[in-house]
Amino acid sequence: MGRAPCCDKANVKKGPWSPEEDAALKAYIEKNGTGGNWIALPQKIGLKRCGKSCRLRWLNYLRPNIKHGGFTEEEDNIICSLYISIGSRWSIIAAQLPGRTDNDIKNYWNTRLKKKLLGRRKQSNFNTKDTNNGIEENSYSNALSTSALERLQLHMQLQSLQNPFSFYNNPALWPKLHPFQEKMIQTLQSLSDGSNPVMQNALTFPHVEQGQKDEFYKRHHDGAKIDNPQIHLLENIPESNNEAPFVASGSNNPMHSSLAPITEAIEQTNNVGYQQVGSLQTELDDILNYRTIAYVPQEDNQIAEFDCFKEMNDSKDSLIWWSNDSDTKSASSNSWDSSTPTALLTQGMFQDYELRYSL
DNA sequence: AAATCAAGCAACCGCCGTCGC
DNA sequence: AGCGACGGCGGTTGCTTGATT
Repeated sequence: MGRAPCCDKANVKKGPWSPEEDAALKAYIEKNGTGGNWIALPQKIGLKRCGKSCRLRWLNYLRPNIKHGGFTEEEDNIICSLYISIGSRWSIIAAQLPGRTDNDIKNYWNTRLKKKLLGRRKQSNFNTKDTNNGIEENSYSNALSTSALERLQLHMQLQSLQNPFSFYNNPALWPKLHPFQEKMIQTLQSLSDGSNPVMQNALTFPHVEQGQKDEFYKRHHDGAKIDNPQIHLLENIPESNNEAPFVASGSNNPMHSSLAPITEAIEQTNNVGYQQVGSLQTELDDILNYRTIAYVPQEDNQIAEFDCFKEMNDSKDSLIWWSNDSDTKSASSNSWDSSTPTALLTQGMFQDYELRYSL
């Protein structure tokens, strides 16, 4: 049983608004206000538009002090940071950026920022094989939509920014780590007894329905439930602080990018909030400036470093985060690459993400 | 010059929460 | 408490425009 439509669709105009319609709507609202009833508004004005459409037009384009385009670097940082913290809660993000609308920010994120953050990759190289361990992953790749993999990549990357090991609760799936990294992770695991808010944060999936979350934790944590502290984290940001509410934790140490969030987690388990977001801010600054360093396992088990984003400015788009496949043939494509991370493509992982994304 | 492709963006759709009756 | 109306929101669609072949 569906609900009644908000208006008579047959007698409602759709599509772009004409200047006359804009003028009529604007004039009426400026003179009379919305009257608290958007559904009745178009009738009063004499517009053949759905009330929701009027509301959207007013909120996104006609109301005063709306800004379009020309996002500043500071706005980029805020959007990215908040996206990592709370996900696609565009209205909340928009509330932090005066003059910006949720729709504008959403479009900006989807068309530009996301690519800036994660890089643009080829689309065609979808059915790659795992060249490291010989496991063929085609079946899994085929079973997933490109969109789902993009979201998977994005979420994994963002999760890794927030806490580099947050999305793999099974260390056996991880790529070989630098001994120091392994030691740090062991230390953190020992702290992860459910009382540590940082570790809770690391295991949080902000977009998942509670039922899915429960299922996930049932499988991985013996049913232990964890609230979503990321919301609390955001709430800890004082309203008066209109400047970036972050504490920078910059470092010239090449280990910084992958380990700073971990070390900070250890140091600041009793002070979650700014500092953790601050490390994110530093990561974002690096990424937005194409400086992020990452570590990948090599065949000789030595640690190699590469500059994830160094070629983005060349519009070569040859970013390769986690795949050893340096297929430069496709470097000029503007599409997202759906090739899968070597060490991460396991059935278990996709099962986990299937829970989250209704693949 | 025409066709094709990709990016950007405005607008729509449908779900969900809230509120009033 | 139940129901319907409405507003708000996020995801998605489809049109427009510019770039590339």
